[in-house]
Amino acid sequence: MPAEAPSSGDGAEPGAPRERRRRRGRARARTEALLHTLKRSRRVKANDRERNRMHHLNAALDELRSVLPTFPDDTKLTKIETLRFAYNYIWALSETLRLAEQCLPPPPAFRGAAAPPSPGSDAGSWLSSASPSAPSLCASASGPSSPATSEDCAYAPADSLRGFRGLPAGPGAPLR
DNA sequence: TAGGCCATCTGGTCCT
DNA sequence: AGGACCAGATGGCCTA
Repeated sequence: MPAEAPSSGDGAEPGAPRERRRRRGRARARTEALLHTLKRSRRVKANDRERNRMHHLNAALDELRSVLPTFPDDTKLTKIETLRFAYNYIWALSETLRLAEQCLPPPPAFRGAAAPPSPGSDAGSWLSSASPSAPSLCASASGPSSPATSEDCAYAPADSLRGFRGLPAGPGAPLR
């Protein structure tokens, strides 16, 4: 029983507009609260996805770290160091191949053999499933020019990579 | 204590 | 509409 209900009973009582306003206000508050919780739950879900995405990114970065030599062995490279090091490491390896191909004539068995996929010919597989244990032999001989000074790198990775960690990024796309 | 690194949250933008 | 991606903000942890 509403105490404020007038006794006239025809529904057009003078107090009705105020009551209607009050109800509308309550409805709007309910809608806003609903909207707020909806937005909130969407945000929470988005945060969850973002966290997941970053975890995947970090896992990939860990995989990359695991195939890079570090000195000493237990050193953990930071993210930026990992990327720079990988860049320089790849450069050193391709440079090593290039020089090896220059110095050594290819063995007869290699002549006429099907060329392994080059990065250019199969970009998809290189990006998605390249195995560190089976690198392409076709690293571009005209690849990146030296990412470091020639004294720093020479062409022997085992020794020269020691100094790579802190080196400035190479040409083209400076990884700073 | 300052500075570097990192994880997380957040809002904006683009894509499907 | 919803998800992916991105960049800025923030706070915690660690080290010199």
